[in-house]
Amino acid sequence: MPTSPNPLRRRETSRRAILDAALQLCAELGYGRLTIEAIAARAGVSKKTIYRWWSSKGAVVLEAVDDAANPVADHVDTGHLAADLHAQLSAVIQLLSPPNNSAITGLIAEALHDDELAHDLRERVIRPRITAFNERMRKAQLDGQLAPDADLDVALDLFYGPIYHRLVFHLGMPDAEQLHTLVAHALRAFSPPESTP
Amino acid sequence: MPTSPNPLRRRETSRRAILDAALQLCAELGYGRLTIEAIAARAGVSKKTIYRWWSSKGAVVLEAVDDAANPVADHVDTGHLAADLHAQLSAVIQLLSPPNNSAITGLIAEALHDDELAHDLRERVIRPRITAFNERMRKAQLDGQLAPDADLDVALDLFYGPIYHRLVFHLGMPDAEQLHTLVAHALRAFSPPESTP
Amino acid sequence: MPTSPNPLRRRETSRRAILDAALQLCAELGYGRLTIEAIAARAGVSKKTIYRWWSSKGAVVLEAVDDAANPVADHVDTGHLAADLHAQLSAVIQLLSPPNNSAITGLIAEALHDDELAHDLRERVIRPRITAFNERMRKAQLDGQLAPDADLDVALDLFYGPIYHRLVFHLGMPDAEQLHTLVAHALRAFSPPESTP
Amino acid sequence: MPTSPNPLRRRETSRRAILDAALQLCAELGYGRLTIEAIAARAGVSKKTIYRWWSSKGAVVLEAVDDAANPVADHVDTGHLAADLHAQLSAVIQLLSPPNNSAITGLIAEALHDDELAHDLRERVIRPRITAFNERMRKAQLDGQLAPDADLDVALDLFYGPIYHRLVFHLGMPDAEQLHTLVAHALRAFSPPESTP
DNA sequence: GACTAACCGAGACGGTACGTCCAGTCTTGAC
DNA sequence: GTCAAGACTGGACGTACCGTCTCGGTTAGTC
Repeated sequence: MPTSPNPLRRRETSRRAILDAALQLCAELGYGRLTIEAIAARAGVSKKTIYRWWSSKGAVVLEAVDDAANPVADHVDTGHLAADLHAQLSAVIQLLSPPNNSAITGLIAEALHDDELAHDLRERVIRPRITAFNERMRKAQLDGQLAPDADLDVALDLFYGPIYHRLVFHLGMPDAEQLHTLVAHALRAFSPPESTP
Repeated sequence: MPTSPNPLRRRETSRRAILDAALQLCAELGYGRLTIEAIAARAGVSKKTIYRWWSSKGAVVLEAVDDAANPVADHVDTGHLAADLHAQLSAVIQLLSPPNNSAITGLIAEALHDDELAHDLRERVIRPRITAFNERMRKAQLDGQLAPDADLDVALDLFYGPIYHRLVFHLGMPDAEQLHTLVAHALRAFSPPESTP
Repeated sequence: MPTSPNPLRRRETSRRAILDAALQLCAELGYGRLTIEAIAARAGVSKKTIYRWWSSKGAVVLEAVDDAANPVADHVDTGHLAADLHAQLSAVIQLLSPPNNSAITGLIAEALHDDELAHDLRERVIRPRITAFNERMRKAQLDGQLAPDADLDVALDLFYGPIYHRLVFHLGMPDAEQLHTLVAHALRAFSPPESTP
Repeated sequence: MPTSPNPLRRRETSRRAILDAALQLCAELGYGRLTIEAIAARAGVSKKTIYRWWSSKGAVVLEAVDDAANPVADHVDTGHLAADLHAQLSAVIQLLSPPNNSAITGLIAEALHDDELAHDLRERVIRPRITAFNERMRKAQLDGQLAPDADLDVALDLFYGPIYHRLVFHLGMPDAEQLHTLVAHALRAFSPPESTP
């Protein structure tokens, strides 16, 4: 039986050194010029140790990003729907904006040819934001602020899509005002039937 | 002045062989496994000839995609706005869907770390579609089908954004019905103020 | 300190395969057409492994020649000085004659523009022959067969010089009879003052 | 019929520019790093023009050296044999000593694997010196300063050999005193039978 | 408290592709 | 017809990383 590594014996200091090195080097060199060799050298670790625990550069960086990004709790509920969505989207825009976006942008690029990485990236990094978005939208729906039959998957596309559109073509992330406009328009697409008094 | 090679003396047969080889190999191996060496070998050309005229793998593939994709004129005007937009978006979805999407998806991935490539990709491949979209929308605006003050840049984000959102997270391109729904929602965001009699 | 590779971990099988391949290919193609690529391919070794341990093609071939040539112990002492010198010179002529001279001739050619290679070639391949020559000459001097004040460095030039003169201008190595004549003449230059009774 | 270039149409200015560039670059870079490309660029000439008139780098450099070195007439006859030989050998040593020896040393190196170049080098550059040596030696022989049956080919080896021996192993060319010693010893090898009064 | 299996650092190894250099050939247009 | 200019194929260069593979030396958990 091909004995797989025993996580009990894993050395936590090495894990941390590797993840830290990966993020540092990603910031310094950019994701594309980041190499396993360089991570190993910077972390004072042998390449073998990296390959023992991760399957690829993407997996290392994903774990590093996951560790670093997820303490961020960007769920808010002030009662004002547009403002809350604006806050949520701002948090994502933040992740994808300089100066600390090189790791996550690199992951997105790599995910384009790597199904497994795409899945892990979605589930580990993006899922919590989607969940928060869905919860907030569902609540708004119950409150009658949105059409009762609004399809929240379509909503997700309409609210988040513009961010990725802009990311892909280096159009610049929307600033606060542009984001405000975007949210306003997207909300109109899901607004309830004209509320007559 | 950094004397660049003299295009007058360029051999067109080599150019074509290189671009054709690049697209073939991209389809066979995927963009990530495509190499300049392999393109040169397949095209029966020396690597030097590739490096003389293009600065990177991305530049070669971009030109190949440009040559191949742009004869496609997907501008339509049937008079029915939603149907026309549906047609335009379908054409883009087609570009980004299997089985011939590996080249362009690879370019999008590479463009994420490469400003210049992103710019060229946008201008050479995407720009004509944006122009067509803008023209059709402007016409609709003049016809009163859209709000007269609708911001067409925001519209671009809302209509095209969902496609890139789905691309990035491997959520699958929308099928005809989903696309119909998307277009319908996005149009609501820009519909003219309710025309009361 | 420029950390050099750790010789303890060196794989001897690779070393041997490389040196063997180098000599074979040198014989097949000639030194000038010998390439590091071909050595690596023939030896079933990566180019990196060659570059890790040797600085140039010359260094590889030198080590190969050293390994192959130096077990040859061509020191002889039959008591007859001219015969012994003839034997020693014959051995060197052998090294520089077809069909196995391409490696060493190539090294000599390369040494002409490469100080370090010249030094190593002299010390590792030629030095043992010079030492043997000097020992035999010194013994003859003590026996009174040579002038007591003969300068052995000059003797070295006079005995070995002709071989290199002929090598350089492709004049053909001396055959046994020509060598006999050369030795006889050179010995006259160092003969003791005529011993009158 | 493969029309060969017509020498009548040859442009002399190009020939000179090429030969001059070859010598300059050889001095600047060393023979090994000299390339046809660089000669063409420096001479303001197309590579084709070089290949039209010469078969290889060696051929160009040989012609350049021939042009430059042969005006030197180092034939002397003062009546004092040892002094005359010393002068002749000094002239050759000069050719092979820094700072202007890189071209000729390179040719010698290349001649070691190139029969044709070796032949041309010998005939065009070396032959005049050998002829002068032989003439002077023959005159000495007639004068009774040398053994009447001395083999002048052997003499050539003994006088010139040491120079090439030293060249090959970077032992340094002999200085005036060492050369004096060498000539004296070599002459002893050919001295006439003891001249009793 | 000694044993022993796994992890660990170090880094050599076979590969693959990189981007560069130059050889030698070929084509074009000026003279 | 020769020439400068320079694009072309071809092939080796020396480098960079890949992912795999020993090596000894720790270092935990087990007996």
